[in-house]
Amino acid sequence: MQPSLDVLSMHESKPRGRHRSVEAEASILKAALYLLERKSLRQVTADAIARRAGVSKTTIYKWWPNKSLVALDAYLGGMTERVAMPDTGSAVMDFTMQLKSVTAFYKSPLGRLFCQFIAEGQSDPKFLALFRERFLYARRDAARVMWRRGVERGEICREVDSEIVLDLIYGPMIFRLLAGHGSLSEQESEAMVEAVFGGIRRSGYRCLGELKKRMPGSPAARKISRSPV
Amino acid sequence: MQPSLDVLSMHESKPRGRHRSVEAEASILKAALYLLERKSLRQVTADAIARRAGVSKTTIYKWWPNKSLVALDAYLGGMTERVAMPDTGSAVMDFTMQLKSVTAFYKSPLGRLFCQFIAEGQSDPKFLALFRERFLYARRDAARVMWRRGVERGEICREVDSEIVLDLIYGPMIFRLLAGHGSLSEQESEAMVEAVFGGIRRSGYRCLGELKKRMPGSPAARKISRSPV
Amino acid sequence: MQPSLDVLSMHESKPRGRHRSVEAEASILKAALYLLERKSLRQVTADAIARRAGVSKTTIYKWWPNKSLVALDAYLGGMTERVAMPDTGSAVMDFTMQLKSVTAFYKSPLGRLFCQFIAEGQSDPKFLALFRERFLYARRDAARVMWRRGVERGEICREVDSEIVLDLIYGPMIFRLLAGHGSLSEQESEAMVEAVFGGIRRSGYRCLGELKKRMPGSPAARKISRSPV
Amino acid sequence: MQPSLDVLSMHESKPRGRHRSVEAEASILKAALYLLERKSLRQVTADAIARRAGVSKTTIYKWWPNKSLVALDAYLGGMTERVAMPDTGSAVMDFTMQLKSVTAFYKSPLGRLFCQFIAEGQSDPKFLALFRERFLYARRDAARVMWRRGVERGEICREVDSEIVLDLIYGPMIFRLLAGHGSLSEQESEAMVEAVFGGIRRSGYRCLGELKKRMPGSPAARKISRSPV
DNA sequence: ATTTAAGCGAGACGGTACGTCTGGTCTTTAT
DNA sequence: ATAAAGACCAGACGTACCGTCTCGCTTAAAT
Repeated sequence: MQPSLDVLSMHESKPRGRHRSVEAEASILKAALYLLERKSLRQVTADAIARRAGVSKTTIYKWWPNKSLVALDAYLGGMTERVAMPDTGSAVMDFTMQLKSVTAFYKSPLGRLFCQFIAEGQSDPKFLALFRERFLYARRDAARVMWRRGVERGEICREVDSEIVLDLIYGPMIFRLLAGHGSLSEQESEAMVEAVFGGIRRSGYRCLGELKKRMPGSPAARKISRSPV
Repeated sequence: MQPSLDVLSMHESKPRGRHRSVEAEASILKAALYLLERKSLRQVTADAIARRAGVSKTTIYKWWPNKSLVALDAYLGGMTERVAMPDTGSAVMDFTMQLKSVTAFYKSPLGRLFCQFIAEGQSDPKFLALFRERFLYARRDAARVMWRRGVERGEICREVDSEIVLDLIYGPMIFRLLAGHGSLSEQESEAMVEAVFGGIRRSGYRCLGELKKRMPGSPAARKISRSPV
Repeated sequence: MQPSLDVLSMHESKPRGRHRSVEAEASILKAALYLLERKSLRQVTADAIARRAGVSKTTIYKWWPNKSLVALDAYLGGMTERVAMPDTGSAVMDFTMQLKSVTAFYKSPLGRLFCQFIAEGQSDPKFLALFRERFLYARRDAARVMWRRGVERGEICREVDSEIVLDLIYGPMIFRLLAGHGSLSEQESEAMVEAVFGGIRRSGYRCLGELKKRMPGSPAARKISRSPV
Repeated sequence: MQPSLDVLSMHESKPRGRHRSVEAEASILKAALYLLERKSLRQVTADAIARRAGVSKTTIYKWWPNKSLVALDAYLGGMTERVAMPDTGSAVMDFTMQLKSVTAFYKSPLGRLFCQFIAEGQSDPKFLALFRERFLYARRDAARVMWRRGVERGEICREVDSEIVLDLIYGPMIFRLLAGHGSLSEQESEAMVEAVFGGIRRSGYRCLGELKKRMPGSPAARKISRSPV
């Protein structure tokens, strides 16, 4: 992707044989996308992708080790220009917009694939790792930029680890997405970001430090009940 | 479906034929648990459960509609007395202990099933719903008790919806659990709860309300960049 | 294999589970036969057999390790009452009739499978061995009876090994069948048997014994030409 | 392949592009031979030949329509000067030596290809025809020479068709080769030729002619039993 | 004591997808 | 023009697992 590439391509002779068919690849990814937007990853078969792509299964398996990775590539490729990375001048604003945008995306046919990948990853650690590297980390890096701006502007408390901030903001939404409890409306997104920024502690309440001293062996500690959970 | 059913149920006459084997059921659940603690739900086959349980597959499918629900029952049954529902007198304390405890559980062989169920639910909405009802809601109800105590004691801001509070506290951990990015140590749990309570906003920073007024059509709003995510 | 078997076989306790479906097996063999009478073994696929039999491929592979053995069973099963084992009182007659009958059979759709098996055996020695045991030897044993009768009646020279006799009679026909040179009419069958019985030596010609003495180092011996074969 | 080629090559400026590589062809045939002497035709893949020959698959398919014909050419080319066409002055002697020689060849790694071709031919009639023309007929023509000498010398009964004679001599051996029943030692070869020449009829036994008259509708004819073969 | 309605073990079955393999063709660049 | 490289298509292969079905045996309540 670099301009220095043309220097290389001067004597960078193309490989000898027939070239990997760009159309085939595009066709496969497109077909995969089409199917994956309608059915779950598990329900989409390699044969169906091949059939729809007008391509032989061999070609698919030549370039991807399995269905999941085709889906990942399709997802990654299909995702251009869809999620905003706002820079409004306000961290709360940024994260609110971002969360709304991301949530909307994850609720879309394409975005729902995110959950499919998480699901697939639960029985395929290697895939999960790849998913993190190829998607999640890129996303988080982008979001971390917003966080850094907030920190630098003095909006966000720098004591809190950025990883925690990110998970605090996106975790709840993703949890709802995956478990299906709780709504994912724009209001919820706003309320979540607001809560993350403002905290849930009632203002004026005494701090934890004092409480901690009272803890060990305190009567209260003994009142721990055991639930079936 | 007989009208005499109510009469029967009076003195609870036992059904006619051979009774459902209690040992079989226990054996199935035990076997399922054993296997599920070692392999993913997908990798554990119904045949393997039957074999290990010394039971026929028919018996399994007689009482459960599919493998996942066997696993769910095994999970639910295997989970007695494992997770604390503390009542220390401090909401932060309670939630911190709870989060640590829950995290430890979810990292355990049995607890890891939680992720398997979420995963399974992604291609089986009915199962997901059942999972929510039979596990998640119970859990959340219990946690909501802690929240209510905090609210009543004046520790937690009552303006924030309890659902959001719960997701704020558990969502990040569950996200890490599922995606495998980020650690799940006790320190992380503490820091997360602390961040949720305290918020991430730097104290003294001006509130969102003021900013909002400046937003619509503001120059900053136009600076939204689009990332590939 | 237990000595008590005869006792058991009295009331012959049936095996526990669902019984192997006789219809399925029959259906598979019938379908295989149908297809194999129309296409070569290689061209008949397991899927096609399954489809035509209205049976799942699994069921086929449950009972037969591969397509070839299904075909063999189909062949063996389809072959009842088709080939004569005559006993006319004359060995020449018997063998002539037999050869005609066998040839006719081998030229029939079903009989052509014989060649398919020989072919398959060339790249699968185990299959070839099985084919010999399950088909060829049975056939030869039957034919050997005819030979023995001929010997006992004084029609056939007992000095010649029965194996050679059988191969002399059937080998040429099978060779023609496989290689496709040479006709396989009834006249040919008659002529072959006649030649085998009568020999091809011109009556009155001096025997080999005398010639042998003249051989070593004889001028003739040096005239061996080398052909590309 | 013609001597007239040198005339052409005088002024006939060579064709425009890259010339057909003689080495490539030789290399392909050599590689094919190497592999075919070790595995069956079916097990030797076109890719393997190409790889071993250091040649592309295209080149193979450019010059040969399919794998089998490569094998046939490899076979034909690898077979120089291997099988004797003796002329000892005695037909029995000639055929005995020939049969021994041919049998030894067919048992050799190269010779075993013969069976492979016959096998291949069972599902590819065109190939079988080609095989007959390019190999079998040449062989038989050569053998027929021996037969003719025998006839002319008065050793072989001229009433018996030469085709039958040849099949009588070679058929049994080829049958044994293909089916794998029966040994192929030199003694067997001797015995077979001896039997073919001498016939298997016990000397002094009454001829078939008399019997034939007794046949039609005779009691014996009704004694034909039907065996499963 | 006999009937009868289940439960149960064994295991065959249909269905569906998997990922692999091979034969033979096609496309591109190099000679 | 021919070669080498190697991508491509078609379609069979044999395997795996799911959830269902069919038996025959066993158990226990009802008669």
